[in-house]
Amino acid sequence: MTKAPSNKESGDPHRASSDPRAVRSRRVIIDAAVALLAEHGFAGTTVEAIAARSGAAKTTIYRHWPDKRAVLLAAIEAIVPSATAPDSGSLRGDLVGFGHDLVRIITTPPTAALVPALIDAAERDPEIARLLADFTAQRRRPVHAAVQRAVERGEAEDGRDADLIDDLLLGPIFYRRLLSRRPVTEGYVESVVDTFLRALYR
Amino acid sequence: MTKAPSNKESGDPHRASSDPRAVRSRRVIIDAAVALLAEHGFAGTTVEAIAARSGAAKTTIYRHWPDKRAVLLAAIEAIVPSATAPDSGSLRGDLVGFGHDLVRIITTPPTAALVPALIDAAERDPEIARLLADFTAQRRRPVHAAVQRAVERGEAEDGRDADLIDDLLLGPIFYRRLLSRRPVTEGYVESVVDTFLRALYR
DNA sequence: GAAGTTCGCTACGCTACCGTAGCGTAGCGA
DNA sequence: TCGCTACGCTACGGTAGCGTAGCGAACTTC
Repeated sequence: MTKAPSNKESGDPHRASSDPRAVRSRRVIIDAAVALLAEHGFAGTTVEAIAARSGAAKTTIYRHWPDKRAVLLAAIEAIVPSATAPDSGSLRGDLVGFGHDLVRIITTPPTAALVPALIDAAERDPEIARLLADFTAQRRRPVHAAVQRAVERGEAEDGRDADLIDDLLLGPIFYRRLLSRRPVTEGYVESVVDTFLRALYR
Repeated sequence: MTKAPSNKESGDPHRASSDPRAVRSRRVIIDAAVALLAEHGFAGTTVEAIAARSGAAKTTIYRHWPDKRAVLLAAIEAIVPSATAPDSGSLRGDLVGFGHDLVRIITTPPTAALVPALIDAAERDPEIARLLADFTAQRRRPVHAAVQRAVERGEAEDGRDADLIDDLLLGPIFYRRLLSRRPVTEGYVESVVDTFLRALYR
């Protein structure tokens, strides 16, 4: 027994502290982890690199998280971008706005390179798979909401392949970014949206 | 100089030999590398594991390839599945057949888990990015061919968003498999194809 | 059958990385 | 001011993995 914790809260590690130093440490560590995750992927990110980039000592990292995987999971959770839900008044406007938002996320750092890293990691880590599914589910919600508003305005019919809607809209954008690896422009998004509308709501 | 190559061909390593022993070694090594790539991803695959699974000695691996990356690149090149080009007589039949083929590839081992690994690796290795783009380009060709045949039969109009066609068809399938991570059924493929046809060729 | 080639095996040297221990210091809160 | 807490630093043990060296044995080819 080298230490005798006398305080009620922080005797044991891995317990969130509100000490401004601890808050700052956690922030810079997570920021660095996110950047490195994007650069080197899940397996390629090391605790030592996180320490070097964040300026925090490696020991400090282990004071806040039990192991490397926990740090990376925290980094992933921290970065999930909140899906915006534009309400432009028209279905097309909503969907285009939404598509542009998505394009921005998957083409600008750090989230850009993080998506491939997540997809790969999800294949081998159930907890990451869950995070990714949550992230995706969260992103499809505003699409449904936009369609729902359109139905209420009498702009679209109801009940049409609700489950298909997001896939048809988001799929091509991701496909172009990740698989065929060609540029994803704003005009491209509008083409997809227009095709989408032509197929489902005419 | 510890060795004095006297033969004209095989004095230096990394030179393809047609000795049946060498041929067999290369085959079992690549097979093992493919399996491990699918299981553990690019960064998680080790030369030692390849040796263990293939039954070949680690030294043998280094006799055929200069380093680990070269082995993995060879494994990737070896696995690119040839895209089938069904010709069923109708555009819908072709596209559905094609979609089912794709679904089979991305849901059955070893290619299933290889796609995510490739997507991630492509993000950080230009040569892998090139292989992936080639792979994708190869897969879009039969789709174009099917559409072209439909045009010649008078079944469809020409010149409609040729660049968009593959994205709209393949995107949702990949999206569902990789991002939203829900089951990709044959019925799903048919829904996508029908929507696709409704949007573009009606 | 002889020469040449490839193989498996064991044993390395080296580096990178994980996670921990112990120390002294500096910032925080009462 | 004073105790507590979190910090950075250095050092370390242990492991995993890359790539190489040298050997004798087995196979291929001519």
